[in-house]
Amino acid sequence: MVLQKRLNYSFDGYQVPVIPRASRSARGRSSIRKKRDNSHIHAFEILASVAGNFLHANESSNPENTALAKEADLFHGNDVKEKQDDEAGFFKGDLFAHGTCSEVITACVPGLQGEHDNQSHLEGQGQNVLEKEEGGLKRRNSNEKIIHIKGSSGGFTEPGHKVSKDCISDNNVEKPLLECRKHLDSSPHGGSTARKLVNRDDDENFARCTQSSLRNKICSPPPDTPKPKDASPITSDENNSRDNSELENLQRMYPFKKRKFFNQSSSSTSDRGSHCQGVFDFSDTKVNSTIHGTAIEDSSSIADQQVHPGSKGCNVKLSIKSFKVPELFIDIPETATIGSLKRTVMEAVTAILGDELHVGILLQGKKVRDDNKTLIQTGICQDDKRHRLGFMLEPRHSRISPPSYNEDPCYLTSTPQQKLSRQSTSLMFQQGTYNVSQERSLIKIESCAEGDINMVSSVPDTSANNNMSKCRALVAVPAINMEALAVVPLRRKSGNPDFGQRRIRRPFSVLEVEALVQAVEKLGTGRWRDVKQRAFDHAKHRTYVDLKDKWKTLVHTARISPQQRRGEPVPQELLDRVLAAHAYWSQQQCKHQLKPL
DNA sequence: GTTAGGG
DNA sequence: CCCTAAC
Repeated sequence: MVLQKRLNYSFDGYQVPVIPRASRSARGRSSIRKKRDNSHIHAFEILASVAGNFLHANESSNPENTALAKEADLFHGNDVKEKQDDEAGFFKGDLFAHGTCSEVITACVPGLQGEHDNQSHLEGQGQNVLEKEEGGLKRRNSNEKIIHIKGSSGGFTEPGHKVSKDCISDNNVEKPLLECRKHLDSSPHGGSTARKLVNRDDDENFARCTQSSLRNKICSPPPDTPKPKDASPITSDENNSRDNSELENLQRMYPFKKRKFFNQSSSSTSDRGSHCQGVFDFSDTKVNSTIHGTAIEDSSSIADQQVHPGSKGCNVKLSIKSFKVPELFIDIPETATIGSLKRTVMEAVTAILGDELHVGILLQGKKVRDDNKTLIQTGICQDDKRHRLGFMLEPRHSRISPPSYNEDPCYLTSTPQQKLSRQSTSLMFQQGTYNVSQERSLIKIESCAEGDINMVSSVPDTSANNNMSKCRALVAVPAINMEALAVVPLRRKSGNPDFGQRRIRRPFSVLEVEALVQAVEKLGTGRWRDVKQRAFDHAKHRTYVDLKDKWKTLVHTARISPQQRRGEPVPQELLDRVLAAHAYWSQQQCKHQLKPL
């Protein structure tokens, strides 16, 4: 097939991770603090990073989750086939085989808002691929109210909930919090409706990574590797310094994303760009049972709300775990690398976000436009309302109509729904009202479109196991959408050389190596076309040039010390044969060259 | 179209 | 894996 097959990734939502300040496992993270406003908001921390999260697993980590359990079983059953036959799946699921993938569980559970209670929240297992963070609330005042806002999903701590307080102890902010959430947050059905991202496999029926395998890999529990650093208590100062260092780490880790993001969000976004977690302290906010009784029926009446006279200086703490970006459609050649996919998604996101961002507040689905209203006035402090509280990240300039997506094939396709989203703007996540379950998807790759393996699990984090780190996960929600592809074929901008250009990297499996060695032993070096025909005739993705190159690397590998070797280990026995064959045929070649003389 | 070798 | 000179 001459034309490149393209993969359509539909991102129903893009979870922009919010990195809690208290989080310690973060590998990279920046923190921006803007506090002491002396107004309603006394403290606002933005600690999250937009650092990409491209995989989304929306299963609950709850082992009791039936669906998940099944998946796990399937996974362990090894549904990744590897045939000795040239074509059979050589793909071994490497793409997701890296440890960190197992962490890729979103912290957001579909429509859990207010439904939490005794259900275990997948958040406990959630983890961003790139970041090891868990939602963490930073403790401020003992009387603070804590509202946990997780992008589009539930899991938020009820204000005043005793667990919340417990969780926010000084020295152990994260873990306790996590544990608390496990009880408070819920949503067993989080991932049941996951969609799949499928890569059409036409010609090569080559590598295959079933959904279940992926999912299971994604969901497999991370190794238990304690992270020393996380064990220490965190003091305020510590956090500060840590934030700084983490910021650096973050920048190092996600240079591209960060750069990209910030470039497009000027001025004040320098910091906030990818940081979305906010902890709001509303010292002026009065919340008490009385106020709660004063239900605000309609957001339109919010403006009329008055601060309850009897209220005391309670603070409302909001922890925004993530923001959701409207559905995105990505069209990408299946041969594109993972890195390309990342960049594409990033571009899509940044394209939507446009330039500067500002935060929009939604209450019960309606935008709260009056910035002068107090929380108490808007009813945000009320439990019932809080469940309806949502945040949006939107372009500063109301609607910079994005380049016509239809006209710009390099971009994203948009569905009517998406167009609406864009109009209302970009990142948005609504607490409680948003049902993530339907948005979550898993990636399914029928035919391997694998590329840069490292990317997926890019940051093997030792903290992965940290309980805290499990607290948060962010994830993009890829869902394939072939229709979109058909309707609006997207093409990569010429500027990106990756697209449709370089073939995906497909490491040779041991079996392939063995086949190659055997063929070369018999045919010798220099007859790559024959080798190809003999041992890889059906492996269309292996050209004789590939075989020649592989042989070259094999010889090199065989000559270096085992410690220097990378990738899937090749049995020494095979390497020995490589050297032997190489020596033999080199000698033969010399003889042939000498004979004429 | 293959081979060989550098990138 | 890519690129390309050389055959």
